[in-house]
This record gives sequence, structure tokens and C-alpha cells, in this order.
Amino acid sequence: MHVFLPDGKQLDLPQGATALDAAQAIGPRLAQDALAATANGVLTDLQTPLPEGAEISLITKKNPGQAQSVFRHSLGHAMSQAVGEYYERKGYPRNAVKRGVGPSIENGFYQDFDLPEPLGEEELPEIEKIMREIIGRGLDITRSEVSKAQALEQFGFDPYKVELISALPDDESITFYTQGEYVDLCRGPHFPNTGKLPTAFKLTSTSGAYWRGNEKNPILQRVYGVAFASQKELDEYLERLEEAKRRDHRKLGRELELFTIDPLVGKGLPLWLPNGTVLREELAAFLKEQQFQRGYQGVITPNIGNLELYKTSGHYQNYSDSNFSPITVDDEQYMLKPMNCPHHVRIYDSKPRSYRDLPVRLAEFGTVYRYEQSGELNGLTRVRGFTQDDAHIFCRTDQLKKEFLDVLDLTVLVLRTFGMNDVRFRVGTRDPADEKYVGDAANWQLAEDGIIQAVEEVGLPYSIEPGDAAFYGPKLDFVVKDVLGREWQLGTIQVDYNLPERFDISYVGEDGQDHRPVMIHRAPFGSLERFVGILIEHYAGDFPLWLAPRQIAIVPIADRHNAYAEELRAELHKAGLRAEVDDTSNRMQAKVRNAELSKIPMILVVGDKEQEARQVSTRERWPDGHRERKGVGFDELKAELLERYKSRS
RNA sequence: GCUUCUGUAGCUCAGUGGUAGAGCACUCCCUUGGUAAGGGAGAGGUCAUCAGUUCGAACCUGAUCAGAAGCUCCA
Repeated sequence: MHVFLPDGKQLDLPQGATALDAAQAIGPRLAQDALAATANGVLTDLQTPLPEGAEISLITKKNPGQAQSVFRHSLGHAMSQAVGEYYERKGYPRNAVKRGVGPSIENGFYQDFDLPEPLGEEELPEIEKIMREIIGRGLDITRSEVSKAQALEQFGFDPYKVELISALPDDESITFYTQGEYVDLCRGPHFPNTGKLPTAFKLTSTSGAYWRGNEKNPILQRVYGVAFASQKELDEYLERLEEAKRRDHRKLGRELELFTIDPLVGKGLPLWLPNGTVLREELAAFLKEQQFQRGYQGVITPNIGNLELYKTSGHYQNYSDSNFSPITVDDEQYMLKPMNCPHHVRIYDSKPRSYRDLPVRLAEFGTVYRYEQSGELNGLTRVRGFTQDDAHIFCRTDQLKKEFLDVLDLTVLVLRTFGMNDVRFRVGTRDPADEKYVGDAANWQLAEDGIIQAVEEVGLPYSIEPGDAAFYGPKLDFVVKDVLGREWQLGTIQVDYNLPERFDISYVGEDGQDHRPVMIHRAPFGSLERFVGILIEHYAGDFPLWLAPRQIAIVPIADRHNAYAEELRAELHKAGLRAEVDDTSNRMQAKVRNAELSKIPMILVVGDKEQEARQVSTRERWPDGHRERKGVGFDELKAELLERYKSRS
């Protein structure tokens, strides 16, 4: 057989040759240093036979980072072996530890176990120690192929492995990887020897995970680890985790007094404190302005509705698990509103509509309630009661594209306003095999094509995810990444032919006949709660002036400056700016410090000099940096702040 | 909802079976200062809740409630 090297040179090798054979053919030194390889761009190890005619490239200890997923996977095996030894040292028989899957993942690896007794996080350093021992032993990691029958025989003691092996086709040979006394069923690839594995790893956490990800299956213990080619990369990663902790909206939300969650009120039901309310109302005002410009009309609907309403819309049937239970009043049943759309449909239908009236754009900051599983609740980002910046556009089919593009434009404007650049557009389409979707296939096709066409027209990068649609129509979601790399769904746009059908709404066309309108559901923020949660982390609490709940702190140097400070405060307040005077008996340094810790963007220091000349000295913290200015004229500064406020910059 | 872990003052945390502590914040007094902590005094807790074990429980056991990480779910 032959393979090709990166320089295009052809290398002739015996049949069934591996990357190691190729390395040896080039030189003994390379064979010594080789860790893994790629064949036709796919990572492989040194022991797997190469495909005929492959373009290969060897990865050596000079650039182990290229084989990250390989050594992470191998470290996963080392961890798995270490856990086995740990339990053996505790006196359990070797086969007491059973194993689920253990892949490499972003930044590291995990392994699922069925353990004879739970493993606590405080035991992880001990496991790490054994892992380092295993690396120190320099065990060869050898690949072997066996038949399905042999595999079943060897792993007969482990029901999880038996299940995995049984699922493989009968004629397929199954690969094992062995290092010392540890053998695991594994497709590979792996490093050639435990001694060549990087030591820049750390076991981070343990948790439960359902076998094969199914809620109905038993739960296994999962141990997570992170690993990098160098200690520097590991340190940087751990530093990023620390940064994420510092930015955590739950921590900042408490420190900056933005919101609180009180068990007596109910879990998942956040209380907006005065500071958080300012922030939220600024967001709402911003969007209302935009919507006014774009011809939306405001509506207001109640927080509960007759069960029949949600039966008509289908929300009751389709989301029975995540609705709050109905309330019986007299002999009727009511439900907490899980969605605003049914109410808006009824508003549309409250009078006859002409084709001339369309599009009708009904907007509401509507609060909805959904019964989220208790384990899902998380600060502001996952709650049971939240307010959507919801709107429904009822239009003719010939208007759909323009309306959709306008909504897309609005959403992009929103994201840009907050400097959210790491955004992914996700088109959720119907999975034809799933039966939860309502409406006929032709309408679905129409709606899905329309979305994809619009996104392409705007030239946004997008991915299509089948099965991600709402039950009534496909959707376009905006997914942003936070500092930790976690993805959050923010805004959404959905095209819906089905609700108009279910509610039998219509308009009178040019021809005098009844026609069915199309609906667009859209929420650029998604939910105010989640959006604010993400904004807090996005800005790390250092909000731009227009969003900062506390915008200006005036620091009088001594008590005799309090009156001047108060005079400035009143003027700023009159101009619509949020200013306060720190007239505590603290020293000026302490007042400055407290204002800094409260992340107030503009601190005005006033003393004798300032008072005489109607000036202030400043200390400013803006998203683009901090600065100080001395002897600034007050009126000039006020104008500057107002300009900054009004322009939302 | 499931698995593991956690719950002590407003916040951050110490306290391994013998009647509860620190720092910050808070209140009062002194201090009146030039860009990140001036000094002193005081107040504040059924140790999440309930039950059990014990002569005795913040500490051990169980249940409940709440939180965290992950899994599953998200119109």
C-alpha cells in the first residue's frame, strides 16, 4: 500500500501499515517522538491501520496541541483506570466498578461510572494522584481487535458495556485499548503510552448523568476533567473559570442589588429590586421606541386565561408537563398564561379585518408562567415567571418576507446595541418523524423555506437544526455565547401558519373573500429576565451609562461641600439623570471606593476649588476604559452626560 | 424531576457533642479630608425547618425546604 506525506511525497508501506510504521519508514527519531497522526484530515493513532492512499501527517511532542482530543480521551482512560484502582484500594473487587461512556469533550473529558459507593469531589485530588502514578508507570497503550462474542465474554460483568457491544453489528470487529491491567472497549484513537500524556489536567467535578442520556435510565456518576497540552493553557482556562465566577449574574445581582429570589415568594420567581427595575425599564423603553418607529401597537392582556383558550391554541395539550396546573373557578378552569400569542390572536379577532389593515403588529411586555423542573432553575436565566418582549405580526402572505426581514433587522440592531458579537443563528425546523407538530406539511415547508431565504438574503451565518421547531411552526433563534462558552438562547422569530388556522382568523381580501393571515411571533430580547441576566455577565456589572441603575455619585470632600453637591444632584436629577450624593461621614477616599465598588460609572468629586468655579473633578469608568478629569465645568459635563445617555452609548 | 454536594449575622466565612465567633456592612460618637478602607463604641443569630439519638446537638441520623454543579427538559 502507499500513503502521501504533507509534502506530497508518496510513501510505500506493507499492507495494513499504521502511522507508526509510516513514521519508522521516515526515521527512528520520528517514530520515537510521534504521538498521533491525521489521515485525510481525521485524527487517528499510531496503531490503527491507515486507509490506502491516505494523506497522512504525524503529530509529535513538538505540537501535541494538534492531538488535543486524542490525549483528552486517553486521559479519560487514565482517570477511569485510576478510579478502578481507587476502589480496589478501598477493598472492593476489581469488577465492582462498572463503566458507561467516556469521551473527550471541549476542554477535557469525562467518564461515567456505576460505583459501589458515591465519589465525592473532595476525593478527586486522590484520583488525580493515582492518574499521575499511571502516567509515571509509562504503560504502553495497545490496540486490539476482537470479535463481538469475545467482547461480550470479556465484559460480561458490566451490563453497560454489554449493552454497548450488543448494539454493534455482528460482523464488525470490536477494538479494545489496554494499558497495564486496564482494558476498555473503545474506538480510539489514543496516545501510544501513558508516559507521553500531558500532565496539565485537573479533575473538576462530579455529577450524575443518565445512562445514555435518557431520563428513564439509571443515573451514573460522571467525573469531569479538563486537560491541555501545556500548563499555561490549563492555567488560562482555570483563570477563565474564575472570571466567569466573578461575572456570575447571581453574585453581581446581589452585590449591585438588582434582583433577589425569596423562597417565601417562590423559587424561580425573581423579585426585581429598585436598581434592577431601572435597568429593565431602560431596556423596555429602548425597545418600545424602536417598535413605535416600526408601526407596532401596544396591547395588554391578563396573566391567566380560560383553559379553553389554551386548548384551542394547543399549548395545553403540547406542554402539559410544563404548565402550572389549572385553577378551578366556579365551574370553569383557568390556567396561568404560558404564552401571550393566544391572547393576541383573540385581540386580532376582536373586530373584522380588511387586507388594508394588515400587517397588524401587536406588542406586549407580557409576563408568562411556566412550570420548569426545579433542577433547571438558575438565577434570572431560567425562571418560572418571566416577561417576554413579545409581539405578534398578522400579515398577508405577500407581506411575510418584508415583515420577517424587518424583525430580523430589529433583532440585529438589538444585539449590536449591546455589543453582542458572538451570535449564532439557529433555524429550528420540523422533524417529520416527530408527531408533536401540528398543521399540514405544505405550510411547514412554506414557513421553513421563508425563514431560510430571509436569513440568506441578510447574509447571516446560520445552522439548521431539525427537531428544534416550536409545535406550531419553525423558528429562528439567536444564540449568544457567554464568557464561559455556554450558549444562551435570547431572541426568537417564528413563522406560524397554524395558530391562525386553529383560531380560524381571517381578513377580507381585495376580492371580498375571507383569507387566512400568517403570524410572526417574535421577541428580540426573549425574556427580560434572561436578557438582563446575560447582560450582567456580558458587562460584568459595568453597565454603560444609559443602563447603569446608579449613574452618578457626587462625593463632597468635606461636610461644607454637601450643599453644593446637593445642588448639582438636583440639577442632574431634573435633567433626567440618576445622581446621588454621598454625605456620609466617611473620608473622601472611602466614598470614592464605595462608588467604585458599586460600579457607578461617573464619580464627581467636589471640594473648595470646584465649588468656587462651579466645576467638578471626575473619575469615570466606561466600557472602553477608566479616566479622571480635573476642573470640568459642571454645565458642560451635564450636557456631555445627557448626550451620552440619550445616544445610549 | 434525577445524582452528588451545600445551608452558621445583610455579605464572606471560622467553629468535629459541653449553652455561638471574625471581617465587612449597619447604628451612634469622634474625625472634615483632594481620588479604592480614619478611629472608637454598639446592635445584630431558635446555627434553614421539623423530628429523632444523647445527660447534653450548630456538630450524629432521618424527613422537609432552599441553593450549587451536572443530567434530562425549555412554546
